[in-house]
Parts: sequence; C-alpha cells; structure tokens
Amino acid sequence: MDLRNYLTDIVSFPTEELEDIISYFEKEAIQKNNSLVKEGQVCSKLYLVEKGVGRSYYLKEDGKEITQWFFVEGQFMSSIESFFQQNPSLYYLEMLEDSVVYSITRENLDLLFARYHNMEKLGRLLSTEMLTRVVNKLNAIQFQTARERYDYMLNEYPDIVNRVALGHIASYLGMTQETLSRIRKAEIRKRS
Amino acid sequence: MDLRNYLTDIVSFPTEELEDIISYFEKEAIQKNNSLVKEGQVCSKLYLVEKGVGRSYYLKEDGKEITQWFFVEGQFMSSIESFFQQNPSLYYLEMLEDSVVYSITRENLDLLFARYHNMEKLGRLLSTEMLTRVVNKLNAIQFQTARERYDYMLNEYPDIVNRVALGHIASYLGMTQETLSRIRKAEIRKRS
DNA sequence: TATATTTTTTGATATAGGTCAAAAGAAACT
DNA sequence: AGTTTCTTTTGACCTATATCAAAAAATATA
Repeated sequence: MDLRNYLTDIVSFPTEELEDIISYFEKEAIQKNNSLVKEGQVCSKLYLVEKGVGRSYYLKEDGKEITQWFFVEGQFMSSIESFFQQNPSLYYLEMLEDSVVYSITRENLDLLFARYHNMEKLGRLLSTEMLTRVVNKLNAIQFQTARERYDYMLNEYPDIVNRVALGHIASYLGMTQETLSRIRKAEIRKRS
Repeated sequence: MDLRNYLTDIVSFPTEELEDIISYFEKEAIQKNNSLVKEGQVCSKLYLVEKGVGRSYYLKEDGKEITQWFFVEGQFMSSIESFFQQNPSLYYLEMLEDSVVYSITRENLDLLFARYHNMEKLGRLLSTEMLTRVVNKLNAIQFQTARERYDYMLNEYPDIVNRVALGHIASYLGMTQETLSRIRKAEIRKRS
C-alpha cells in the first residue's frame, strides 16, 4: 500500500487532484527510537505511517513515560492538538521501529483543504474515525478491569501487542507494567 | 444566540448559503427527562442545543446508568457513532431540563456537506474540536485521582456541576456517587 | 561470546476507591 | 401540608491494582 491507496480508500479523488495532493507530501525514513516531535515544540507536520510503528507519549511529574497512542501502517500520526491549534505539544512522537512515513505541513494541508472540497471531506472523515476510536478507548479505560482492557487491546490491536514493549502497552492501557505482566501470565495459564 | 450565530461562529458563510443550510434544520422543544434516542435505535439526527442540558448514557450489565457526555447550549449533540455509521446506538440521549434543540437528519446533512465546501469545513472543524475534548477527558480519566478529576470538571464545565444530579457527574467522571459525595464534602471543608 | 543494559517477572505490602446498607435531605405529587 | 419518591450523605468493610524491591530473562554492545 502506498500513499495514493491510503487516500483513495477514504475518498475517491479525480486523478489530477490526487496527483496535486500527493505532490505536497514528503517521504521520510525514520530510524528506530527517533523522535518526530518533542514536548514543548509545535508539531508542524501530519504524518502517515507507511511502514513501522510509532507512538505518542508524555512524561508524568515523576518522570514516567505514559503512552497515549500507537500508530501503525496506514494511520495518520500527529500530536493532534498541537498540530491543529499550533501550540506547544504536550506529547513526544517517536517511531518504535525503523520506519517510513509521509509528511505534510500544516500550511500545505490547509491549502489543500481550501483548494479541494474532496480534501476537506477526507479531513472530516478522518477526524470522525479518530473520534470513534478515542471514544472506544475512553469507554474501555473508564469502565473495564485491567484484564478486560488487555483483552480489548488484543482484539483492537492484535498486531501491536507483539511489536512493542510491554511497558508501553501497560501505560497505554492505564495500568502498571507489573499488573500487565501478571495478567499476561494468567492468560497464558488459562489457554493451556 | 440562535442557530445562525452558532454556525457562523465556526465558519463564515455567504448569506444565501447560510439561509439554505438553516432551512434544513428543525426546531424542537423537548421536555425534561425525555429521550431523543434509545439504546438499539439508529440515531437519525444531529442536534444542536439552543437551551437546556442533555446527556448521553448507557446501561451497564448490572443496570447502572453511565453518563458518557453532557451537552450544553451551543453544542452539537448526537450518538456520534450511530449517527455517522448508521448502526444501532449503544447510548441513550436525553434532555435533563426543559430544552429547545435544532435537529437535522443524516441525509440532509450529507446533502449539505456535498453541496457546500464551507459546510464540509464546518463538519471537519467540529469533529476536530470534539476530538480534542475527548482526548482531554481520556487523559483526565486515565491518570488522575478521583479528586483531580472532579477539579477538572469544575474547571472545564463549572456550569454543569450545578445543573445536573451528582450521580450523573460521578458516573461521567468514572467514580461512584458515594466517592463524589465524600470528595465534595472534603472540598467544602477545605474552602471554609 | 562475555558484559552491560534494558525489559519482564515475581513477591510482599499498602491504599484509593468500590460495595453494601441505611439514614438524612430534597423534590415531586395528591 | 402530608406522603411518596428520588437524591445525597454517612459508615463499615473489602478488593483490585499500585508501589517498592529484587531476581530473572532478553537484548544490545564491545
């Protein structure tokens, strides 16, 4: 899958619109553990992951890293609030594997939103999709036990569980590493 | 504030576009405790609250009501996933005071999105705004103590605290009614 | 392939907030 | 105004998950 496919999967663009739009994206290779954005910086770009996994995270007062979101192939990645409001990011963005991403700046994206009705539609559809995903996570976090949250993760993101550190998943799910380790142990026992 | 103002506050529409758009909305008066949508129904309309407060909630297996979101004057209200995906709603929508709302059907909204680029933009901006709000709530719920969450509520929605039942606020914040009652008691003591 | 570093597991203990039950207070209805 | 119903508060007790500390396992580096 390349950029063209990811976009046309959402909205069908006339060829010349699509080519113009694509010309504003840049392809970047990012090495494992490299940051795209650091806390305090304004996030000036929106990324689309072609290959690899990324995450957004922040530091609690005690210095612990809290993973806020994971981004896999085909997903748009950004420090959303910083990108849209152009204020300093509360989050770090980093890639957890050697990755390839496409990026577009806020200015160019705005330009494309204004130029093409279809692009505006794509923006709207992506936001509502993201919104649904965040609402789902909120419900999982708010009303499920630690074990149920891990099951939710296995269902929604089976892939990620095997690609990233347990500590990252634990903080993403709002529990400690130790708790997740114990849950996993119990699940293995249950299945055999 | 009327519908016209709520819309032009977000995007500036040429007069005749605005009048056309507005003609697709219907004004409805809803009595306290009346539902707009029940669990299992497809939510066919998007509402804008002119006067009153609404909430979305769902029932846990044990029958307890969990408030998912509050909607006050000027906010768009819907069972979002049901409205956009046109599948059965997991949530109830109800008004907690005698209210006046504007409504528009999914079909008409889609028609306006397709007809006016400006309308599509409004849709996109509303989704991103909502997205930011949900992300904020998620962070509050996931990493703050019960007391901190109540403080977050007092800041973000000072108004709501005095308009709706404590039990609704408690479940919205992911805690029991009893816990919220004790927190409130402690806060009062602290302030005097 | 040995050594250093990071990640995961395990154990012991502590605690925030849940549950259950009942009293007190407010609001709604006749 | 009195009665019923709904909401909030209070108390006693319990449990899921956090915290702290250290061992074991996996991974990276020299």
